[in-house]
Amino acid sequence: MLDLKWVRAHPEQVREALRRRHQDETVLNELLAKDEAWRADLAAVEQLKAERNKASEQIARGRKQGEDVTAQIERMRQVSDQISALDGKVRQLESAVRDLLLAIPNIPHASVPEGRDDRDNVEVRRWGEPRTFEFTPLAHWDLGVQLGILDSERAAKVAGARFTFVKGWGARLQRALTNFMLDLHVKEHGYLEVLPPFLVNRESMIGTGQLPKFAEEMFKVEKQDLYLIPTAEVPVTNIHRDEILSTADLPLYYVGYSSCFRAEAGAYGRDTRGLIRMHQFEKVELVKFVLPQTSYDELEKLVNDAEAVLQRLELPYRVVCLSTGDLTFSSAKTYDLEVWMPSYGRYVEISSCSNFEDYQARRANIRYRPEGGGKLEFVHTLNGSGLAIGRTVAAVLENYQRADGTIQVPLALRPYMDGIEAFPPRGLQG
RNA sequence: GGAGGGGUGUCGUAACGGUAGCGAAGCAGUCUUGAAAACUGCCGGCCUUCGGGCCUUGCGGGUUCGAAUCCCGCCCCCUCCGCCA
Repeated sequence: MLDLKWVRAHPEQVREALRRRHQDETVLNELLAKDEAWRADLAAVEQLKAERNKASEQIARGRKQGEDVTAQIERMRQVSDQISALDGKVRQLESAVRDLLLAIPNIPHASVPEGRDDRDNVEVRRWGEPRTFEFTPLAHWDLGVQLGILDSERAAKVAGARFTFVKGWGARLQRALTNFMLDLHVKEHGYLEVLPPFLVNRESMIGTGQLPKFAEEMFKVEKQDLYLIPTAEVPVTNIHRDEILSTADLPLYYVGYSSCFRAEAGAYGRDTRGLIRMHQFEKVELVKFVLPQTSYDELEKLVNDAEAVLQRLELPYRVVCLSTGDLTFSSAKTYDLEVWMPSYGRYVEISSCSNFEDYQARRANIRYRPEGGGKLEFVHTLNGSGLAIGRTVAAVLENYQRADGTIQVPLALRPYMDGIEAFPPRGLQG
């Protein structure tokens, strides 16, 4: 969330940010009105409390000296009643202010291009050349059935639509990709590997910004009041919730592997086939906690770390800077990595790398003491997919398919697949 | 799930129901050739008309003029028992 004091002092900048995001300004107007009412009542109730504190002291002192204090106690009883009445109102206003503040998205960074939606995103660079096929390439869902490695029909029976079984060489490929990505980030990019909880509480969801605004997109376990994580970003960023980090520890780099669960309300009818849009998918997520003055350099490095995965796999991709209209709620600036997908005939999102500045840190209360002492300050948090594994499986299948229906194994993955050059290998069964 | 113990500021520890004390680390200032020591302040949050005021003892209620303290509910951690991959 934004700093309430800052919002109060710069309402026009917030209004401008909402305009750039093409979002309704009424939240802000409501916030400013409620905030003013809250502060007025707060001043009144605090005055009464000051009176009560003074009187209590007098009562204690008077009683010690054997004076009759019953009249004072009687008067204070009335003041106390006034306090509890007004206090209730103050608390109500305070939580209304907080709810409204939680509903205001982050301020886009000055370098974020203006735009209404994804059509206005700006391509930053391209890497690799989309392959030209000497035969008609198949979509990964068709390859999956042909090779017997994807089974969405039985998954529909067992779980429902938008789930799949990955089997045999497909499962093997996915496991290889997972290990390859984790090894790359741990051994070469300096991230600490974490296997996080896949269920988190409400506070964690608020901390990273999924709640309260996006409850419909989440799976919830009603009985225990827990949520299935939509990304490892949630548990991993919340590792340091309500903590004070020391400057010497920063920056902190984590890489978390998890399954991700998304209800995706409103997405029905889009990407219904294949591995692109699922209720459950696996992802390797990069999360950083950094000093504020370094966060934009760290964002560039984060994007490079995610790009390295695609480069090693020799998959053509492009980097896109999201426009103000396409930026996610908590993000100040986001780069998407889009991989070439022959079945779509275009680039498809496979990673999203964002700088949240102090927006999540303020919500999750993650602070540090600046070098040389002084006030505690909020860290900056960043995260990015490194990468979405299901979509990477799809990209490998489609980009590495051969005329005979087999899939060539990318060089970088061979150490993870017993050195085989393609699957299914000759004379071997999956 | 059951029994017992615990949760206090950056950390560690106190406080017969009378309004949160002491110690340590860090930072700034004074002193010093410099450093250490010593002293003072800061080192949680909010409001403010900048005088100050309010809040903060895991969370939420209750009793009371007044709650870290007493009562009720919940959460988390530790120990033991039970169950379990």
